[in-house]
Amino acid sequence: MDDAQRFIDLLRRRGLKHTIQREEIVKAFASLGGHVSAEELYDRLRETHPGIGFSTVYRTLNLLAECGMARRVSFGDGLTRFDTNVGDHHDHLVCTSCGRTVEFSNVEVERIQEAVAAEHGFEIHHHRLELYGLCPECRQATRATG
Amino acid sequence: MDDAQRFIDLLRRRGLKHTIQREEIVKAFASLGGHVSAEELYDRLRETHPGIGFSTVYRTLNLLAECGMARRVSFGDGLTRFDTNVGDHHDHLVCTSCGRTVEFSNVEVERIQEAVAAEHGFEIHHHRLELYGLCPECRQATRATG
DNA sequence: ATTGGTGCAAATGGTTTGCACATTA
DNA sequence: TAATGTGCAAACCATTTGCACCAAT
Repeated sequence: MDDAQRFIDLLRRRGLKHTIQREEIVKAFASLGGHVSAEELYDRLRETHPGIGFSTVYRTLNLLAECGMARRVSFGDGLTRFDTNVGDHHDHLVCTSCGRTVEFSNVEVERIQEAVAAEHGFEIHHHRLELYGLCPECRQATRATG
Repeated sequence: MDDAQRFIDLLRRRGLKHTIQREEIVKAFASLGGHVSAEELYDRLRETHPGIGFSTVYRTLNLLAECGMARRVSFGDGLTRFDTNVGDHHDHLVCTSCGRTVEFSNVEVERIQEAVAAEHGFEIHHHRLELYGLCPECRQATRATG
């Protein structure tokens, strides 16, 4: 079952209506992949579905996040990004020089999570791990110039 | 050497001026501890130094972050918070129900960091790990009502 | 027919900036 | 005195919301 279908089912279960806009937004969102900001998604949609408004994009993105089909992430620029990839959880490497982000996953994080949870009596549902530094290219550039 | 003194030195090294406002802001920031938003800091300062403007608070906070004396953090509410504690690095447990945050540190994170860095050719400077879930109190409340 | 969704434009709210005045070096 | 910082108000910009109209159940 693809994302669009999964979304339609989800709407039905929640008693929400299935609309063309919602479907197109979800399709575009899935097709973009990675960490999508509302504006990026809106721009993409404008090419093929110029009628769809900014607010609907925002509303649908928030809906997706609420339903667990998208994850809010923020990398310190003042933008909220939405991460397509929910099922297969991953974390991020962020280059502080060029802004590039790379996904990775590491099972050890889950172990830490459990240990810390036990220690503090929390019940953990998800986590966010971001590693900040220089990507290979920017390391090289730094070495060359300075 | 305390934070205020460290800050004064830092200003001098950068060729920036030492002002009463900057000093008071840094002192208040250090005394508040934890994860301080610009507004919280401004409110605190208003009690003792009503003349200091909001923009100066923001500018000083940004300055601190640039200099590495504070760390920007964001927990998903639309607020930028600044973390006093830079030297002794710690991560956060965030309760998704009541919003409470608890600090913790776990040395294993550094290990993961190194492993991932090596794998992707990155040079990591810092990280951010947030674990989201329910704090002990909210777990109990959830168990009781539903 | 009723309920809920959409698009637009206006509102919001956190953060930044322009500018005249005040302060530091 | 030259250079920089401050406070205020206005600007910004991402995001949300009110409302009249439209579409799905």
